[in-house]
Amino acid sequence: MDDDLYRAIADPTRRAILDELVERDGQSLFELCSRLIMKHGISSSRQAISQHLELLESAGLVVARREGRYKFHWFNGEPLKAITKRWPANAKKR
Amino acid sequence: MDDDLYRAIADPTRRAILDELVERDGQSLFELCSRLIMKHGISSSRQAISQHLELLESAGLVVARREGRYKFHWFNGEPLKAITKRWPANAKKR
DNA sequence: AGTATATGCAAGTCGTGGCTTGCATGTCAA
DNA sequence: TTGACATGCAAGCCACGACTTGCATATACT
Repeated sequence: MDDDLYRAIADPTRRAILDELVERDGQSLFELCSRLIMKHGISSSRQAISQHLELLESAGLVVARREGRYKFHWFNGEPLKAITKRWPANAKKR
Repeated sequence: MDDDLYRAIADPTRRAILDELVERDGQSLFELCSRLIMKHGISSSRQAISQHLELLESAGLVVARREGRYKFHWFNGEPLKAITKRWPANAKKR
């Protein structure tokens, strides 16, 4: 079902990518890589980040568009609604 | 950080356990096992479900209490708040 | 054209997660 | 106490996921 969604946010690197995109939307792959190293202490290769982004895209959490030789990425939090819709996040009534 | 939370909901069997507990709170391990098989088509062993429950407990999504030879489990959705608090789930303003 | 830049593709390695198996512990009922 | 029931513990297996490596493609710049 929305298996991709839960898999996508299961990895700490991918969560950091989402954090980065929320803070600064529309980054390219290279931009993301360097910023992840700088601010999040992540030292993965470019290919690793690229693979993470593919997963995030298939989960709908990231929208990407190719422009020239760059590929820019935007955050999309809409799929996250499914989580709180599925389980009540509020405290139970006693 | 709240790494346990994301790992906990990454597995489809654990998500089904949460679904079951939301629908019928306070089940024992055996109760859970049989209902997971019946209604969710899950055919894991008792030990597998038990291990899943341990993970869900450490994530705070399930609260358990031992009574006699039974151990009962309750759902707690409060940790899920961290997800929507971390990333904006609503559509972006354009 | 040629070179540098930005990204994509594919195969291989390695660790971890989910599951099983077997046995141990603990509780109730006769 | 003995046996049945409910759960816990620990080691091992196996597949999948994260990552790397090497090469390919594509776009810009001079």
